[in-house]
Amino acid sequence: MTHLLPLADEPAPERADAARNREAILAAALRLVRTRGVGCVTMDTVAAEAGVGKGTLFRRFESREGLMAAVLNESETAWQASVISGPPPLGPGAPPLDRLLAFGHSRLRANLTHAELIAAAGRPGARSAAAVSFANMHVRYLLGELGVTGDLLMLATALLAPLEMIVLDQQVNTDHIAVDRVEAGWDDLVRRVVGA
Amino acid sequence: MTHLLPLADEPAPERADAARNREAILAAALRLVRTRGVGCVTMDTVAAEAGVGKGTLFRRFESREGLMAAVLNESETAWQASVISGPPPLGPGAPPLDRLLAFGHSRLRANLTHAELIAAAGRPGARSAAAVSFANMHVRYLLGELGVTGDLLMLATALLAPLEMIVLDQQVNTDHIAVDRVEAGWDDLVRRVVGA
DNA sequence: CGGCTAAACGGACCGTGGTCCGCTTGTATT
DNA sequence: AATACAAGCGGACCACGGTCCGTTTAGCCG
Repeated sequence: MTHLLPLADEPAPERADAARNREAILAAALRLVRTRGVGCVTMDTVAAEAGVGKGTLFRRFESREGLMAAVLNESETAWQASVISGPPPLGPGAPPLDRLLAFGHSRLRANLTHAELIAAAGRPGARSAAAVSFANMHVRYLLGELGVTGDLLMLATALLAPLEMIVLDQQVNTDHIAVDRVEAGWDDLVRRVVGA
Repeated sequence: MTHLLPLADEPAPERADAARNREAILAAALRLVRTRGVGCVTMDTVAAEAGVGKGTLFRRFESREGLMAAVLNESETAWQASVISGPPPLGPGAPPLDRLLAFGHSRLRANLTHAELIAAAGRPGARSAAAVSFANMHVRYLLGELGVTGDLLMLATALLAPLEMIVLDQQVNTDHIAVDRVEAGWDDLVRRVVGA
């Protein structure tokens, strides 16, 4: 018997050295992204900086996108925490509409700030799955509090879509629309949707 | 004097052989995308199929994304034509709200159909600039016809955002939401925005 | 028609993401 | 402590996107 308490099917015990390497890689990646910018961070560089082989990087993080998603996750987690338990109006305590607007503004700025990293994290990652569903759930909750009726999942998606990096990037960097205007536009959208 | 009529600053006359090659490349790419799927089309393959050197591909189309954008543009143009001058309700002749709804449905299906190609065409391309601004302009026009007031540019963007491939892909392929439900959700959004 | 020049051509070359497999090392067992 | 073996490791290797530069050629002019 290998386990005294094989509660559920544990996904992977992860050996000690593996854990150490994972952390070293993440730390190295974080450091390099900060100092050189996302574009200049190659997998070979990260491997060298972390003092491991390239194969290890790919075993732990699947792909470059996966690694970038992990790096992005660092700040994403902090952001989620401030939504769940930070000070109002973003955190709990403020009226739902205020919270919703604050949520949008915060998300908008965050996406713009991490534009490069988000682009590098790309499609497939756990990023999308986790981040998107968290945001969607939160918006759905706030819409419920506001007494909005209908297909809340779809409505939440509709409110979040204009905050996607790809859309913001187009508006701000290609069409040169001021961030304040984008923000105001989103507020307007929210008010129309909740029927204020 | 090289030109008898140097009207405006002509961008580039483009030599005859260059034009021929451009066409050969595009045709080859189109053929390969159709037969093997986007993922299996490498630049070397296209070059070989078109009977030109790889350098030529990159001179004409800038990058793989550029080439894919050009391929995508083939169907995009036909779609734009049917919006501008096709039969109602997508084309002119139907009431604005019907046209707007038809527009959304059509765009939604089109984006889902060409998901792979759109992903391969990526960010930088002329695709984004052209396609996005055409769609935005059209929606803005319809919103105007409907008597909607406010920042129409922002509202149009808000309506188009949930139709972006990245959002649809998440909903349909990751969350397994039925296309009909997504469509219904969008209709609901439109009605809330126009204040029906 | 022959010569001239700018444009176009094409394939050798490079960097990077991603894979593979033989070697090393942690951990459990006795 | 010695043994056994799965898990982890790492760097050689490969494919593909993208660049560069010496060579070729279309279009024009005398």
